[in-house]
Amino acid sequence: MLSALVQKLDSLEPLSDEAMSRLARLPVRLANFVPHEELVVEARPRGDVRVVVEGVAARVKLLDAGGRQAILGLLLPGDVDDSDAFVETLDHGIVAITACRIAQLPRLAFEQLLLDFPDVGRAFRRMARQSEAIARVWLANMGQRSADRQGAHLLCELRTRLSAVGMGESDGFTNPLTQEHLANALGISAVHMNRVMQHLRELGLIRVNGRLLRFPSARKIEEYAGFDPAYLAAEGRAAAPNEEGNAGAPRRERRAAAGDGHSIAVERE
Amino acid sequence: MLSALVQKLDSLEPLSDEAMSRLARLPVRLANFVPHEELVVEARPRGDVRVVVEGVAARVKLLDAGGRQAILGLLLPGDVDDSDAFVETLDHGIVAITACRIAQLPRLAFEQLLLDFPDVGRAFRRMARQSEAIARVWLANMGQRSADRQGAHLLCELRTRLSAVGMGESDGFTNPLTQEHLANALGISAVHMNRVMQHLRELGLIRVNGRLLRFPSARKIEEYAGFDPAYLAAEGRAAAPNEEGNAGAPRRERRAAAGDGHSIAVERE
DNA sequence: CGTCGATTTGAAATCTATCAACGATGGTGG
DNA sequence: CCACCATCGTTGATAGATTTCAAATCGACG
Repeated sequence: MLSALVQKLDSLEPLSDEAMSRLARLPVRLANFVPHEELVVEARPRGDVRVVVEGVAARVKLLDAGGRQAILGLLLPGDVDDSDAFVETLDHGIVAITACRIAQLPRLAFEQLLLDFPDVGRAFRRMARQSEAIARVWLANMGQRSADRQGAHLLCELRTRLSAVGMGESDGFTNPLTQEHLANALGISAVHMNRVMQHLRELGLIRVNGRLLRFPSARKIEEYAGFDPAYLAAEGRAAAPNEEGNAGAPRRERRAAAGDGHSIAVERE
Repeated sequence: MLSALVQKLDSLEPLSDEAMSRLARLPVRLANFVPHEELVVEARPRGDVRVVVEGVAARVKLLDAGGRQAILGLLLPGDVDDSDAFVETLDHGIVAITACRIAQLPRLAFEQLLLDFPDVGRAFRRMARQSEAIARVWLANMGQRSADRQGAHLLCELRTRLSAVGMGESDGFTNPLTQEHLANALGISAVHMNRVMQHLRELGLIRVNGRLLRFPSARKIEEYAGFDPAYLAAEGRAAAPNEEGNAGAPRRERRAAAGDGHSIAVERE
């Protein structure tokens, strides 16, 4: 039931067997939603904790007038609607993209779990951080890069996150989002999104067959998109304090020419 | 020293007098930074908690090639660099926009404080949420609206946040950001940002005099920008409007237009 | 077969970036 | 006091990216 969540938490912060089994045995209420249906309409100070079990949902914000809604983030299986923290502004909600199955955890049971298992609490905190990190990466990508690269980046993220929850084939995935969804996520028009996809196809970076999307070369499209999966990785300890004896850090770093640009006064005590 | 932080936390979650005095008496190390200087170069898993005491800083992400850097968020007095949560990707750091004074809290003392005063912990959690909410609002604004409205929105946010920490006059504020900073925050070019400002002036929505920026009608520009201050409000408590009555700091503006933002106004504890 | 949603296409209107200047201002050092 | 420099704001011209509108195509499905 919550296996995607358990798997994700465990990858962020290794959990004890007991914690995992307790998590798996939490009493949950299940609910199904159809595409377009709203999971969360408004701030709910003490609502249950909601976990996506199956399907894809999105955080959305209604735009000025008509029906258009900006997509601020994606919720895949195992993702949480931000547990204790959900304080959205009036027009920030969550809607189902595909058909979704949602588990609702009673808040009290959830908080008791956190008290009993500090490692679970840590794992949830890491997950929240990751969600914020994703938001900032979106922010960084949205304004500065060309629409083509933004699109490629979003597809890379989608592939990585989907395959992390077992929804990816070896070299591709079944794309749950329509071009209009993708456009709303990038803040461009659906027509232009279509042209972006065409361009990526022409470049040989993606191949589309119905809903199936394949990356002939993961390396190539990631390079084109400037995609660095680090922000999605479970890097609880990745950036160890200081790599003293850190033999063979598998960190792939590329900030070769960090040097020019703005000169910076260094030296801080 | 930490008065801006204390005031902000208290507005998010009312604190006991004891908690506040304990907070104010935390041992801190102070450090000064000049514009462009990096406050946080890279993730530091166990670094101190850093609080902006004075000045303005920004979360930035270096862009592909040259010196340009996208601004992902602003840190004003009272804001925290999100301490333990800082999991950024390689090129995400914090730099000083204006001259800054930063307080660094020893992590151990900080965590002990959280243990002793659960309400302080709640307040910090609310603050983190607010920071994430701001990031999502930026996300929503960046792609969908026209540059003019984005710009107006950013100015509205700036005014609201600055006046929340006592850095705003009644109908305006001293803008710490250059047009290039604003452009980097919105993801547009500096030249275009300049034209945005001109347009807003022509519309009568803002009036500029050196670094001083005034809103002839707060209502009008907020309507134009689609700005809803709810996401900045201290929504822990029931819509309690901002009580002024700042018995403390009498604020008088000196150095009329001299503000180049590069000199810090010191003293005044 | 007809419908609906999703994708695709074309053309014109807008917006935005880029390049290359110029002007204003304040600070610095002679 | 003045020449000089650096930063910031401003302007014009042009190329490029993106939106909008309108319509055609395609596939799944009752």
